Amino acid sequence: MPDLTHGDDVAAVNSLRSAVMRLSRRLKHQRVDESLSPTEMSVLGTLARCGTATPGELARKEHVQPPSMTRIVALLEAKGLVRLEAHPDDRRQKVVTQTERAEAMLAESRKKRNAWLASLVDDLDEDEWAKLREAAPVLEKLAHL
Amino acid sequence: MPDLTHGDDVAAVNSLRSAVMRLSRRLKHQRVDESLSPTEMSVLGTLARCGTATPGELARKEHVQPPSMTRIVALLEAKGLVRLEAHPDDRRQKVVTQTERAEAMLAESRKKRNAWLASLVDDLDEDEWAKLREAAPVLEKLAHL
DNA sequence: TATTGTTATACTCTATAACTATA
DNA sequence: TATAGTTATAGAGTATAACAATA
Repeated sequence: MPDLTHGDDVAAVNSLRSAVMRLSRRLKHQRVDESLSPTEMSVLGTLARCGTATPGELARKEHVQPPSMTRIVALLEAKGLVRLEAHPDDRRQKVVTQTERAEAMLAESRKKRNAWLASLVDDLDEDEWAKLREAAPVLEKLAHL
Repeated sequence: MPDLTHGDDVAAVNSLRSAVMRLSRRLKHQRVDESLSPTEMSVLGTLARCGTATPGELARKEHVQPPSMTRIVALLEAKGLVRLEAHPDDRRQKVVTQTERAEAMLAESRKKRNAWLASLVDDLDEDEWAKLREAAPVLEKLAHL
């Protein structure tokens, strides 16, 4: 366990916070699909990982309030990217599943992301890349802690 | 230079993108000062590092459009956190400087951030922390590339 | 009575377009 | 003519509060 009195840790968190906020703004602009917001994209990613989830679960995972998730899921459904079904055990809940169309779109967007990746690679050396790869899982953990 | 055909790199970028977006939403909520938006906070951080800047420079650094920075700077000025002065050489430009009050506020917020830091430390081991510390400068570089 | 999800509404942040002043 | 900053306006995304249905 790190020593909290170390100024290095505080500096690291400050740097991390600032970088994440600024990077998130850049990512918002560099959308792989112009018609999908970052959170919509993130929800599809979560569904791809978890297979299926209720709106409430998605709201908790994406750290948005339930009404916001209602709207997001409705938009995704209107675009034919998710299906909404009745929950088998609890009639209050619903079950959200991604459609085949969403899978195709995710595959396509993966290709587009490679272009962004390529543009980044020019400015990072192998060592920097390695550090990012190492940290990615930790950031994921942080994000849903 | 990394090999772009490696699926690992693509997976890492996907993971990174998702984590940064979700973490940024968490950070938005975990504001150290309730009256300051993340970008306002970031601008103060930039000013603390750079000492002084024009609105245009700040807009470029924070990746927002000039009108947005106009608004942000005006809000910071209203809160007594920055001063706006005439540019010595060019009467079109202005110079933004942080006030003593901003410095005091940043010092105070650093203390508050330690609380957040402490709550995180419980869930990360030393190895994970080390990875974050290593990656922080790379994320910063990415943010202003 | 507690919980899941929704509707209605308002707020925050940012962008675009058009304008002013200076270079 | 080009540039720095501003004003006015609109849009995206999210939150809170009040509500319906079910547990």
